[in-house]
Amino acid sequence: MMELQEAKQQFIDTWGALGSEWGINKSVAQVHALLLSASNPMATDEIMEKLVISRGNANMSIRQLVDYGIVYKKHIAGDRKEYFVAEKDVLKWAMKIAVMRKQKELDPVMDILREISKNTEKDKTDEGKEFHKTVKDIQVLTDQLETIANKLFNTSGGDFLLKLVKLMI
Amino acid sequence: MMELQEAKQQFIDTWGALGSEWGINKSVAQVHALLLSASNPMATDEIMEKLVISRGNANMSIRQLVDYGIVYKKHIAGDRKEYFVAEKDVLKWAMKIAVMRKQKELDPVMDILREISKNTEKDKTDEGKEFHKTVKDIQVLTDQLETIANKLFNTSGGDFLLKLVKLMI
DNA sequence: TTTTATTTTCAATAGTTTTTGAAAATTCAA
DNA sequence: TTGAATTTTCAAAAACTATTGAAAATAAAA
Repeated sequence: MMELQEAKQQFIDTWGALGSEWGINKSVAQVHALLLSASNPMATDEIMEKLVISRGNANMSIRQLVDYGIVYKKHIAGDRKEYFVAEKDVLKWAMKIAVMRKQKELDPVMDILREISKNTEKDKTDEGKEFHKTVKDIQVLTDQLETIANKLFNTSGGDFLLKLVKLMI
Repeated sequence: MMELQEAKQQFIDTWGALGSEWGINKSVAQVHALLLSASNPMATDEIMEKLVISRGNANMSIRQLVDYGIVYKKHIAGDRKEYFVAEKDVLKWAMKIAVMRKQKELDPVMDILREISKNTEKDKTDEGKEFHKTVKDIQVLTDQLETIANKLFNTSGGDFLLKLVKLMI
């Protein structure tokens, strides 16, 4: 059996690397993994120490996770420090991250695609018609994918599995 | 009505920005967008000129897209240059990109999660059991999402819409 | 209030990724 | 073959992103 602390470290490293590849800051992903793998709330100092990162970095990373709504502040009586806990319900935080990234990065692009699609609709040249079709196709596919995502995600945890089963028929 | 060339430029810029946010090199995304919006095959020189990028960059970006299988080489009789065309079937290239990124970036992570999950299974401490559950939950959710993706993607274009409809019930 | 602990900010620094462009390699026609 | 056209490579430079750490701001206790 693997040493537990070793397994946790591997989880943190893997999570950090995955984040980097998908445009999520390595430290942010690592703090998230550290809190996910911790049994107790952690204060900034402990996070700095465990991940060997600066106070500034720790503070910024924690704040981002709290802003995302996937890490919560936890006050501990008789202690002046702020402590943090990760949302442990995987579906809950996966949804929050997905919704947040969609709103921030995908929605503006989809708006522009719709606009381009609309603005090239009347073009009667072959070149114009061809380009319009290309943009329209992308726009239609992303709309479809969005519909799937909404159907799957705008739902409580139990329904998720149910919809999944329906999907597999 | 928007000037066609202006619309194409906006498409290229938007696509480049979206790529950057999701870990796809800006130039690569822009070359893809340029070829998607072009009516004719393009040679490296024209791509360099239109996007104002260096020969090295153009060459690398094109090669990457060809490797992904979403841009094809096209030989033009009596011309020594290589020309390139983008796959215009949106579903086809969206699937190829998704499958490629999944294999390259998600699969190794899922393998490690499975390994960590297995290696912490026997841990009888509360801390160990809790961590095991966290990892296991992530692993189960990603497996479920993979199943959805396979069901939707390992299928021809017509079926995609059909499955989508089923999903919406 | 003053003191002390804690958090936040942000300019400077370090690190990473992308891009350039010229040289090397390759391809093909003469 | 030779030589011109074309593609590929890759070290160096530029651009971009992340991280540090000390100073400023804030919050709580004395």
